[in-house]
Amino acid sequence: MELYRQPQFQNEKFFTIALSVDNVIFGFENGNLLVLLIKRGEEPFNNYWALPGAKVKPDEELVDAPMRILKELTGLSNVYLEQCKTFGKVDRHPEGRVVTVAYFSLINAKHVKLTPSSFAVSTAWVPVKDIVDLAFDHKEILEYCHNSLKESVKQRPVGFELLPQTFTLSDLQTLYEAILEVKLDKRNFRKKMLSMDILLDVNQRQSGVAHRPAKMYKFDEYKYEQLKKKGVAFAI
Amino acid sequence: MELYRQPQFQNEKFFTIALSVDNVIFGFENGNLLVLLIKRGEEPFNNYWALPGAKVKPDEELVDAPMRILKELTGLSNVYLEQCKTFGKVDRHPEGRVVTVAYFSLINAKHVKLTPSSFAVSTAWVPVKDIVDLAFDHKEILEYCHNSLKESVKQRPVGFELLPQTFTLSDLQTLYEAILEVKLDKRNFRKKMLSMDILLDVNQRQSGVAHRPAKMYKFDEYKYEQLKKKGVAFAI
DNA sequence: CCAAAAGTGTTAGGCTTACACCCATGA
DNA sequence: TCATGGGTGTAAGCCTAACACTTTTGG
Repeated sequence: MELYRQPQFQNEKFFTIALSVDNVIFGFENGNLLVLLIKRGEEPFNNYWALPGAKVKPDEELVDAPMRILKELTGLSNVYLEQCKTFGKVDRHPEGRVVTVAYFSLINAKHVKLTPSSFAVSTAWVPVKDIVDLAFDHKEILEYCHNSLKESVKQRPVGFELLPQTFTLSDLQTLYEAILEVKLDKRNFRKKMLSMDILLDVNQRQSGVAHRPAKMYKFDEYKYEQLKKKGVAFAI
Repeated sequence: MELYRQPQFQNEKFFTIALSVDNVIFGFENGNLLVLLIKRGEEPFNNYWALPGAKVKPDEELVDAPMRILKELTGLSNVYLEQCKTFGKVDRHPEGRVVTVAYFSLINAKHVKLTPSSFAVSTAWVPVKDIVDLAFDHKEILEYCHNSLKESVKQRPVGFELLPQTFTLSDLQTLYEAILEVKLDKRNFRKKMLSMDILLDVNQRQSGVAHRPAKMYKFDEYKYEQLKKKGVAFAI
């Protein structure tokens, strides 16, 4: 590679690109797929909403950068994180060449305390379907990550990351409907989910609801791993 | 973002990462899925085979970098190119922090002239299944791209990019078997392919074969686009 | 007793899979 | 005439999709 042919040339010519990460942090509440946005307090894009992002430090593992953002904004670590795509248009950032690696995270939004951070003037959970404009090319990044989430959620049991430990089948269906932006048939959805044998009946029921209380389930990680070893796939 | 908070800090601290691309160039010949490798002539990894790669120039569109590699090695432009994943481990490159964006390309290897280039001491088409070791983390990158290709080829009609303009159904089946590393049933494969209505019978037959000559088809791009608009999916 | 959501089965049709023999050609 | 791969149809069963009413609870 050119690197080794012209070592004196390298730093001057090539080491002038900045690398950042943007993290699309998805949540779910009241039937809405949410994304965690920050409000910018400076130019460019002053007062615009944006995805939380950060520069990658020279000695920082790439994957640690989105985790750092997450930790700072929500206090959480150990969450589902997936690399999505790298966006590198020359003019995507008005102040220079900044290539950004987009990640998305899935967290249970309900009990997350948003902490003040160096990233943002303010932060908010916003329904994905209500977002019309964002700073930079962040709308494009969000849409790409949402599509990527749709694929993931159909092929791997990752949707559970957005729900509390225990949940009802209706919760799960509403989640899938919000992510996939389709209506699903209740009976068929339940049949399929239960037939995959990855839900554990925790012998509890909803309380405080003005209707027949639903059974609570949790995702059986262990069972899923066993099935995966046997080559049994998860699919919606 | 921090960028605008501490502008004097930026260049010193963050603009010290190099960005490269590596291009997994797939080809297909004699029933083998091939990848175009270059042989390194310098340390580190002297005499190792590696994926062709290059640094991204400061004013170069990210997607243009793998196209530049392709052009230089094969003379081709306008080929199928897909971004796969970004690899950014701190220690992945022995000479500093180099984050690399992996792409893969699909080309018809048969009639490509490999041209001498600044990238390589020598170049070769190597069957993917025979590759045991590569420079840097290129084996991991190759495997990731191969998996990504498997997904793509099952959901979009991109396999055709690896074949000549016209091909037989057996060519197509052998291609799918090589990529997916499975045996497929001849009758079922043909039924499915023909039923998708994206193959155009070009009214030719093979010649010079010591058996009943096969019909030649070509991929009907226009028909596929029409079907896609109607929401009809391609799937293997 | 009313409102609200939970929970439940069946059927038709489409798709997938498994499977074996004759055909056309060049040598 | 032989070797080689091309080309073809059917049946079983599995999966999907469509569809409506009863149950249980809180208010």
